[in-house]
Amino acid sequence: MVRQPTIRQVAALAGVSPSTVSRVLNGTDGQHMRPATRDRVLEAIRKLNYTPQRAARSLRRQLAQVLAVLLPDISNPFFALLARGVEAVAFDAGCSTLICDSSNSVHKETRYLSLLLAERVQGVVFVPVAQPDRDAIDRLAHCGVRMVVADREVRGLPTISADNRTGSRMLTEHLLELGYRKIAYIAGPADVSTANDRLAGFLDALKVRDMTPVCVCHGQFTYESAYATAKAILARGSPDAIMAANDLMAVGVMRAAAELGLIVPDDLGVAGFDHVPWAAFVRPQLTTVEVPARRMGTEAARMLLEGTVESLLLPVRVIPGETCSRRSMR
Amino acid sequence: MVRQPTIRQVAALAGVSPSTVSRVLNGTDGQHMRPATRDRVLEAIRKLNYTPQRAARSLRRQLAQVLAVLLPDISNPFFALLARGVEAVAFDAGCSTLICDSSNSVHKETRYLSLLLAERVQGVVFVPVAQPDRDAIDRLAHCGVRMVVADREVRGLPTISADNRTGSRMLTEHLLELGYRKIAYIAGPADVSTANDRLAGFLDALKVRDMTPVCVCHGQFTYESAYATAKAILARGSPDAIMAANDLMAVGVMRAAAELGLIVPDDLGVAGFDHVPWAAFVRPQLTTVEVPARRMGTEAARMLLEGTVESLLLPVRVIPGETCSRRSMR
DNA sequence: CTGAAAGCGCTAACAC
DNA sequence: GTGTTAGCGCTTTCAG
Repeated sequence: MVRQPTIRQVAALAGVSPSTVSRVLNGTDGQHMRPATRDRVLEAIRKLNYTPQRAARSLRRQLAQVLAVLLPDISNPFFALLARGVEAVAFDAGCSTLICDSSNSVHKETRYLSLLLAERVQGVVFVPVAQPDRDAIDRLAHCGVRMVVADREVRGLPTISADNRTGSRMLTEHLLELGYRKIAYIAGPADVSTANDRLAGFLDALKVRDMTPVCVCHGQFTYESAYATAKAILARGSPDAIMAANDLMAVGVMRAAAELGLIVPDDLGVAGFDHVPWAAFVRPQLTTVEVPARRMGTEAARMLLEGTVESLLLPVRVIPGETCSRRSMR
Repeated sequence: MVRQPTIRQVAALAGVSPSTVSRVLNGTDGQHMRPATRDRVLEAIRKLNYTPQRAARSLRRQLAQVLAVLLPDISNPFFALLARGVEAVAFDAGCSTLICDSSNSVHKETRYLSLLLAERVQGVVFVPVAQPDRDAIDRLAHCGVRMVVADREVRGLPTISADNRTGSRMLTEHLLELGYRKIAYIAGPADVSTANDRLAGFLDALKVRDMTPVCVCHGQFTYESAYATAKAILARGSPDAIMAANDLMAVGVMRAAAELGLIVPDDLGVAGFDHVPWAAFVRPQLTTVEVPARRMGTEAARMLLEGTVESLLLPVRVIPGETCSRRSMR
């Protein structure tokens, strides 16, 4: 591996000391540096095509110019958008972005938490698989590694998430306004706060009107899970609408409905949650709630870099299926 | 930031020298180490909960335990799957994964290439936006940073990609077998090798039978682009099928067809390419070609880690729309 | 305003 | 078999 120029070589070429070069690099000249000196340094940097080696800087500072995003599955478009938000802010701040895909495994997640300590990252945007390993979290915190949980809640950690409860309530009100009365709900896993918040919002809206759900089932956040659950629900009774805990599940519901010969939205209203990009291509068009995935990432990253980590609830909005064509609501 | 234990403290606790600890850590004892010594070291490591600091190791070795994946858009599920493949292999090898999202900007891509040099990464899986900056590439190569291009071709660099040409030919033959004869083709950008290979495969299949395409249009790899192009094609003539350069575009074609009152697959056959996960949810189900995105990532990462980088063409297979329900082909 | 020097934590010759 | 030692390239006191 051919050696790149070092700060000493830049210094030598510019006829200054390494410290001076370092000061130019970091803009840390308390007293103003003589412009001529700075120019000579910049010129030398340019000539040698010099870039400071990150490892040396990290070692010296005991902190890497790195942000990490630890999440259950990067191939989930929702998380990918979030990661993209983190990356954009990190890049602008001169930081690299580590992607840590826990593959929905708490064990792998824990191993990644240790790795992130060894990497001395500036901060971690963390979407846990389930309740994460306390020890690993505590060690990170103890060592001063900043962390913010995104999209779900973890006891004792600042969280940046969408206002799922309000969003779900608004969505339910939307269905009620459209005349749906016998609404079934397919929730996500009971140990994920996001799932519970969405369910709670649904129940909130009904309670205000002294209504009760036709049924509430818990499933996974998957297409298959919702498909099977919807089939079961539709076999047993006849709701006039089914709300699913996310878009993927809603599409599963639509398929179940189609296979049972039900016309959406005439025979059955279907609603999702998330407003994932590909949902725009599903016909009939899904009524859903937009969750600002990317913005979660940018806000989280910004906080980590600024050192102003605190919980934050981002607003969401209901996205009705487009009215000029077939949609999933009447 | 509270200090973590260092290799010296481990050595002190175990009553050995730092080098011995290092040898245990790296498994580099040419002569066998006395088991008792190794055990004392392991015990000390466990007691102190010691993890080697990556920056120090990277500085000393002049090489980070890091793999990078540089791609145009991580929120594109295809690239996300690829990234996931890279991450899985990297993780198993004890490496971290840097995610570099060039956001479809050659400029940002170039900046990332410089950054990766400064990071002294072990290797780069590179999906270029377009023809990438030569200087940046050359500098990386000159410094011995391993690189493999994925999914598209760059002159002079080893590429791991799917056999798009053969896949497209097989897909075309599939349409021909189904009886489609007046096939229009909506290609991707003319400066992307993947797009050209798919177009070439299409033309190959026709040529064998002395057929000519109804029309060939170039568009972007986007839904909107294909939607608009399909509208134009269908307004001008009446192909019995439209092949699109990828699934996203195929869905755009389907929408255009639907809005013109055409029934897929009876009035118009539609075919895509990629077999992206969400395509399974589109109705009628898309006929497409499966491209092994994840495997591209794993193979690329494996090569980079092993130092056996060479071009590789992965096989693909035609995925007919499911036959038991509505599909995009007769 | 700039330079000298120490040291971040780890590894790899080279000793013994 | 294991220890000693000299840095990797950078930042940051402290001098002047």
